[in-house]
Amino acid sequence: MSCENRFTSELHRRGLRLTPQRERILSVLHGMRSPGTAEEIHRRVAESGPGVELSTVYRTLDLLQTFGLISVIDRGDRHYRYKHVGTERPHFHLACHICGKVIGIDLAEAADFASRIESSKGFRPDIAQVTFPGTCRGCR
Amino acid sequence: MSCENRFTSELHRRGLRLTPQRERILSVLHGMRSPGTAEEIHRRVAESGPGVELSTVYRTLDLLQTFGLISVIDRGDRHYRYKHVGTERPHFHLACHICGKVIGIDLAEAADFASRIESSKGFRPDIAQVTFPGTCRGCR
DNA sequence: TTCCTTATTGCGAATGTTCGCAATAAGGAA
DNA sequence: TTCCTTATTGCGAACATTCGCAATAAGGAA
Repeated sequence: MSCENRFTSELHRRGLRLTPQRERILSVLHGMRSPGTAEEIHRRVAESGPGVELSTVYRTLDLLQTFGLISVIDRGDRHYRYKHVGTERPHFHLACHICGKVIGIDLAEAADFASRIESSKGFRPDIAQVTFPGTCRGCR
Repeated sequence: MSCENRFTSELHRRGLRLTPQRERILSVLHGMRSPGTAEEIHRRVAESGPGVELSTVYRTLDLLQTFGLISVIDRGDRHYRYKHVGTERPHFHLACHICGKVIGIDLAEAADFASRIESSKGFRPDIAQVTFPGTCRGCR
């Protein structure tokens, strides 16, 4: 199912509505090659017609994250970046606190860890939402 | 070595200075039973004498985190909590996104995971700085 | 199609946190 | 002890993000 259809059906399932603003924000996300900040998304939405409020951008991003359609990257520089997930396999991120480089890692790499935590503590971690801070090879 | 001495020597090692403000903030952290927000720490510092600026509290917390003397918990509610580490074993946190409960987990539980990432990607994650979002037993 | 309920938007204000800068003070050197 | 360098503070302003609320509009029902 296409991303737009998934969005529509998720909205529908919860009694929420499809608005032009939401469609345009999703379409901008679609067209971005690399993860962008809310500000960047806001600017690109404005390029394609009358502006959409920045707070609406944030609200929509929040929604898309809840639906699992985008992932959020925290490079530790006080600017979250948002990335369309699309057909990619689920993954989490590593972000170097020195050079800022971000690496995506397949969620399967954390499966053992997650199930260990779940069986010993009864807590189910959502690893796909985590950006791990650390140091990359080049910066050591 | 006591926490204060470690603080002093870490400062000294980097050419930084011990100030009354820093001493008082660390001592408040010492006296807190549970992790507190910057605002709470700020308030408690003010109770013991003339106030210290909130921005100074933030700067000192940042320093203490760099030195590994406190850990930062992100419950996802836009209020970081700061906790004195002291003699505890190094650990990371799990935070339930529903009830907000926080669980500390010994860093050893993540050792396999961390070394796997390091050997396959050359990236050394700093797990002790991570608060994993997820769902606790009671909330499922 | 028209109407009605209520989710959503724009907007302005508030949130927690960080920043820039001039004034102050820590602490090493003499 | 006094002096000097420069790290630190207080302060106010900026930052990204969230919130409250009245006006608008999506979309189901009739």
